[in-house]
Amino acid sequence: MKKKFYITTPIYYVNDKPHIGHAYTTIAADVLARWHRAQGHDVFFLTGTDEHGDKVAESAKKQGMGVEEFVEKNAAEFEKTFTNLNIRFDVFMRTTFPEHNESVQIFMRKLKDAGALYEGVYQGLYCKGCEDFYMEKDLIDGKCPIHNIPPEIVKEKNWFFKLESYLPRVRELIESGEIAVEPEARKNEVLGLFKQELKDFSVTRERVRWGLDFLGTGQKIYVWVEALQNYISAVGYGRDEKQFKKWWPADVHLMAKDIIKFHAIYWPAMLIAAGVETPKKIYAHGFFSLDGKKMSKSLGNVIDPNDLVKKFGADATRFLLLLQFPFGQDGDIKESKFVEQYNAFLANSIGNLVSRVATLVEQSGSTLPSRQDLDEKKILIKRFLKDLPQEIERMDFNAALSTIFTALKNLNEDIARDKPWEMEVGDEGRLSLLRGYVDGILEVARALEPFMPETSKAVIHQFTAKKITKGRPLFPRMS
RNA sequence: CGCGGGGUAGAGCAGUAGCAGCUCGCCGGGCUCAUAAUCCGGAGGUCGUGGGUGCAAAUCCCACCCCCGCAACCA
Repeated sequence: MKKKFYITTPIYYVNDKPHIGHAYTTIAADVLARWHRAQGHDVFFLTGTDEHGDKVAESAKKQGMGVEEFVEKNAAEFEKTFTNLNIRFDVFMRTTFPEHNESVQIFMRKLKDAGALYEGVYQGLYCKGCEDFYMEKDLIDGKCPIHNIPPEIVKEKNWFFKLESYLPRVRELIESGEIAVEPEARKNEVLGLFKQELKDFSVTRERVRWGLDFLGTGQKIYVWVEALQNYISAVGYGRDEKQFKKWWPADVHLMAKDIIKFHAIYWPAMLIAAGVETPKKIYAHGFFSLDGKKMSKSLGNVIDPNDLVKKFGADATRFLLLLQFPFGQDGDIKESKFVEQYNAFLANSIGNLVSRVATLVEQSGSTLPSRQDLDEKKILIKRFLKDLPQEIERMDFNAALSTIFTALKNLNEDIARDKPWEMEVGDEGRLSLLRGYVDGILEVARALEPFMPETSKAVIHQFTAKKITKGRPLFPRMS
């Protein structure tokens, strides 16, 4: 049987437009998904949108739109952005899909029947104007920062999840690595959380309107609790046991570091309570700053990935984002360097190499001997690329890209040493050298597929054609 | 006493004990098949500071300094 690989991104909150951070996580997931497909694995790549909760309802109101209309529009925006980036997801999950609700109801029922839920009273500071609860620390002079009125103490009857009962087991699973939390630093961080206060939390809301019903109680399910369940609802939990059995547990939940607590602690605890297997790996990558500043709407330095695609194309955008710093760490992105890096890596390296080899081949009549006889260069390139699988599997995309570009550099050096242009165009030695270069380029193109699918396809097409011709530059130099 | 990450060439990073490396940029030279691309060579670092252990420390230990996240929108 084929090995299966189930990878997820978080489902993104449709409160706002997609930005470069959403793109980053999703591109990384796509690289892994494409890699596993190329290995012949049966891959399920899930992404989507989280559409419930008061914040969404408020935003809709602010824009004078109905909630349904609003989420429809924003979800479409996310899907379109990912399509523009050439993300090949298998399902774009939306928490407003009826199937999601169906699975969620079954899961919540399971939790309740297992005795993992109990009724309790939530007491909080409630602002009538905002129709929302505040924490003490968020108040200004004891007043709501927006309406400038003191909030009332309001008690709400909620259902709570017995998180504390499941913590020891979750901790065990993380410590033993049965739930791998990566990178290592994140694992330490999560284990550190167990020393702090982790309390039972309420899984329902009485006052929220825009959300999923909690088992016909008139309460709504807390949006996080329900959103996490997209990972199982998308593969048919409670609805399609065959499908569910095939894909679950997830091989990787990929996300940024801000939501690791929900994924590494709350989510496994809920799964354990409901008698469902826990995910195999939780990987949280870092945040980036833009030109040394934190990315934020208030600073107005948020980058729209669609703008990058317009300027550089999908492949180059994917490449440039992953190139910036080692995956998993925090790092800084300087947009001003994008052009320089585009030229250095894409125009000068692979783009130029393709041109020069294509021209040489064209001069020799556009056809080459078949590859059986003479293949040293290909083998050489393979040696340069030998670490690539491990690098991608441990999500060191940065290292993987540098491996690929080292191989390209090597090819350029070979060509300079061989000087094929000094030989007669029909010379057998020349043809055999060119055959080697072409094989090398093809090898690199295949390695590049997860990162730059269009480029990979174009190059393979160009060099496996009957007549190899120069064609247009892959990455025209930019100034 | 908060938690965590980090301080190595102009920039971005690798390097957990054995002559300090990579990529980009910069400078000089070569080449002309190629997108002023490519190839060869070069300059540039007292590895945050001060102590300690070792034959040997960027790497281990101690102290200190500095930067960035951990409040909101938010990957």
